[in-house]
Amino acid sequence: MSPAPARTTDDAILVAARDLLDEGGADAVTMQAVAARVGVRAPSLYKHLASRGALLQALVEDAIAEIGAAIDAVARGADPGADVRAMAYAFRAWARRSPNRYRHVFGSRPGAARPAAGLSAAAVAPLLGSCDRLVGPDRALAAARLVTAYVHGFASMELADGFGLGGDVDAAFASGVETLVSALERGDAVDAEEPAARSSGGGPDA
Amino acid sequence: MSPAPARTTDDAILVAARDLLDEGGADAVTMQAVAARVGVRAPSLYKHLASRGALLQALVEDAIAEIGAAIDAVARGADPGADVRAMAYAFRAWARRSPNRYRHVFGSRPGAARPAAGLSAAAVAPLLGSCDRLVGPDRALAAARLVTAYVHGFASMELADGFGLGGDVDAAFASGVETLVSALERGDAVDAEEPAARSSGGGPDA
DNA sequence: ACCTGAACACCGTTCAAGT
DNA sequence: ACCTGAACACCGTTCAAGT
Repeated sequence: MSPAPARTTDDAILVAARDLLDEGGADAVTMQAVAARVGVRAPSLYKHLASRGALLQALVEDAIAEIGAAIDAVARGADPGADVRAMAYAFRAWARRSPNRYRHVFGSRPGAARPAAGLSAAAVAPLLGSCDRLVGPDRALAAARLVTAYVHGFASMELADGFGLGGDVDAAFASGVETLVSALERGDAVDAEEPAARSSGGGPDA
Repeated sequence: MSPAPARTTDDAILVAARDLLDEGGADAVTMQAVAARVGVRAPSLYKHLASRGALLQALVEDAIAEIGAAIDAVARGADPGADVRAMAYAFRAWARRSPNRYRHVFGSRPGAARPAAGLSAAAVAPLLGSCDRLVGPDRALAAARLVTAYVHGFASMELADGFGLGGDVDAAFASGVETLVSALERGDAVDAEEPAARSSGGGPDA
């Protein structure tokens, strides 16, 4: 009845864009390539989305939700130290499985509107919970940031081929995770309220 | 005498490109923008460089060398723990000072030829030296990777605005650095030769 | 109501022609 | 020997015209 029924859907567009991202990185997600995948011409995409930037942002949010689910899936709730370890491994595994998606999440500049902030807060909630049980509520945030920074830093350098020094990369990751979990289990983290300067021996910008 | 003396130089091109990178990220480093800065038309740039990709790669190498120098400048050689701390702060400070340059270094895909590998090895050499004195030669590489991953991960998340949970970000960084340095000073790192699986409680992909 | 071709302003890159 | 305008194949995006 309607003069021209939709020949594609928002969802098909997102799936096509995600596939292109996985295959060739964000640069490969062109409007023409996406349009070709869903069987349409590039201008038609603008009936479904506002701009290429909005599409790329949607891919960020999609990936963040997926990472959060992957992390959440391995938390058992019994031993918080074991959970932190498992979440660390799950995070790195996701990065290795979807390197271009991973790079796109952490490589995009903060310019755009950021509902991603709320999304990423939800994504790290399980980790925050385990850290709470591990080091107490006062130090939970600092502990979660310590683990998050390490794991993301490791994954990021790994994907950037930044470990040019050779050696067993899997072992290095495991070693780092053990060091962190041990330190947290021992309650060794500096108090979140008074991390101070450690005045002796070369401070922040000395 | 010569029919047409050079109207720009390789160095002026690199400086213009670096300025554009700082101001607007890698996307802003267009051949036309660079050409305009050095007072020339875009096609003329190809007398000085092979492609835009080569220019972007040169910017990566330039930045890596600069990070290495910034790290090297704060190492004193007396107390290795203090040196590791100082280098961590210097690294984060550099990232905050040049966020777009930093993102460009760690965001670029490994595809291109990588003399950057040798360069980055040189850049972390002083950190490796301090770790050697701190935990011994067997564990030095693992320790350096632990510190590098944490510091890069923290800086990266900070620039990506990934710390949406509020709180004192400076304190969180200091807290993490203290935790790591304390763990290394105590010799708490798992042995690099036998980091094993810690079989109990949720291994790598459980 | 959705899709399309044509158009516009940009890209990176090549190349024959200028000096 | 270097620089240039014109050209080519691409971008993202807009819009009047089709159905």
